[in-house]
Amino acid sequence: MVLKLVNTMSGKKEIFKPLEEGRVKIFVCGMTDYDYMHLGHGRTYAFYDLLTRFLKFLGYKIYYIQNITDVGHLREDTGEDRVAKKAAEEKKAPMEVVDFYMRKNLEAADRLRLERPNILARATGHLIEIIEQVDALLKNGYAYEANGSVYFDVTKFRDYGKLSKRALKKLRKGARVETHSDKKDPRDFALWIKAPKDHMLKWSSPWGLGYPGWHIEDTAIAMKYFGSQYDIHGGAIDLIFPHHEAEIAQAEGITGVEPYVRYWIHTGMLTINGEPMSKSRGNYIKLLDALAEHSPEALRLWMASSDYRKPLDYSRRNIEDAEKNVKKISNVMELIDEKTAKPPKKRPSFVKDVQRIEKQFIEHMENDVDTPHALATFWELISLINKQIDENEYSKEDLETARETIVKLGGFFQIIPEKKKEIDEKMVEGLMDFLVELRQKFREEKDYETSDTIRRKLRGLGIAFEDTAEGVKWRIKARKT
RNA sequence: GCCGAGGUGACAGAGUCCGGUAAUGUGAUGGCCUGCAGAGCCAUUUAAUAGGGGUUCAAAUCCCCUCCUCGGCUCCA
Repeated sequence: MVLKLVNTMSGKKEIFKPLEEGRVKIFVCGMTDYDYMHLGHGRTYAFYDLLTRFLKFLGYKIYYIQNITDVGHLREDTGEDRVAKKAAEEKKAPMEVVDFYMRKNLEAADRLRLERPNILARATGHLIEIIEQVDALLKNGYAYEANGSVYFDVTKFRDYGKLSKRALKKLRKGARVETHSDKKDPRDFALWIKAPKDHMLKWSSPWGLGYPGWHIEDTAIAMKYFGSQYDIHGGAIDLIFPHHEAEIAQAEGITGVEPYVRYWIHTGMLTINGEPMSKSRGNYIKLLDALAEHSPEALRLWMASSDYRKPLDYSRRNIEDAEKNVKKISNVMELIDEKTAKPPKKRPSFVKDVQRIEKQFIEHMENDVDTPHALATFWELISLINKQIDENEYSKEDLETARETIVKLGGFFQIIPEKKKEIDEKMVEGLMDFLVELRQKFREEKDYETSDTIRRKLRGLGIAFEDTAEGVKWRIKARKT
């Protein structure tokens, strides 16, 4: 079994082989927790969840890190730190803002059935490592200090642009507002930023009080835990430039080890009804809101239904389709359970077909995580099971294998609905009202045999009827344990 | 302007690298099963490859041109 992945660096499908036999080090750009996680984030993280689950299936031990940006992510329009700005708006301490959104976003991620990374590393917990890296870049001649800030000099790093396939001279200069005019060249990026006087997010450094730039935290965190090289770095396609380009410049500028990352993987963007998602268009969908409306299984199925590198379009109808398909899975699972309880005495007849489908599924997954084709074979499996049961051609062993396979394959996408107790108090009330009504009907018709059977059966279940002057009452008797 | 990804049935979405019968799901129609319903099974969905030109026995696929959409070009997952 060989996994192939499209590496953004080469633009080609490459055979995946980790540095260390049997172990995969993967880093995925995490959230800047100054606002709610949205569906686009969900799409990206759902893909890496799928990838890590599949790598585990292939026998690898996974070392998965995500960073949490809690400082240094600047707004392009004003040059303000996002966290600091939000804190000022909400009249809260910056860390209070980060903690609030971090918890909300973890809740959303958990509900989308995303496995948590091995480490969720906050930038502010790695200031020492960040300062060390900035220092190393200064010593190696890739950076310069200007007025209390430190910038990376992109002209010094020969390979700058190798990931995004961008020749340095073609980069457009100074098109945006330049808030940090200390830069030698507008294309240089900040490693360390001098803090304004009343800024709360600041730390002392060899260059005075300041805070780290956005790109440096990823290399500081990744290299602390992974060393100078690791296997996979993931994120969405919009991070290729400048974020990931900057990371390469920093890491390779510090260690000289190439390549810093062996496989760069990027997921496509999310659109809403064909339009890009943005706050200004008012089509910004929070993940928690989407989860309130759709089941996590349907969202995960919808996300897996198209190629991970292509744009994915949200529309209610697409997710409703997914919802129907999730229902289809639970239907067949119920059918299997029902038939397994009283199986016919037959020899196994379709275990081999199930195994063949599983093999095809895995082959599709190994081909750059081809989820659309993997899903197509998954539906073939569901169809096969239904057909075999329909034709009464199955054994207990067939059903058991079928069930295991559904759970295993569906587990990659997390699309198997949990068998939840859907019975709530309201439903019980409704059922009891209905039974009372039914029993009254039999009594009115003087069919006391049937009405008494109802009462007797319910008493056996621990529910007592009382015929009172005000009508029929029911209550639950003390349970015998 | 520069760099990149795309345009496939009623809808979503594969196939394009490596040319030869256009996956899969939803929807629709008919049938089977059935007291009714649900679930499922079978069949059909007839001219679906943005447009034009070229190469070829053969093009969604390769080449050229045009149109359109989306992303990036120091905010982004």
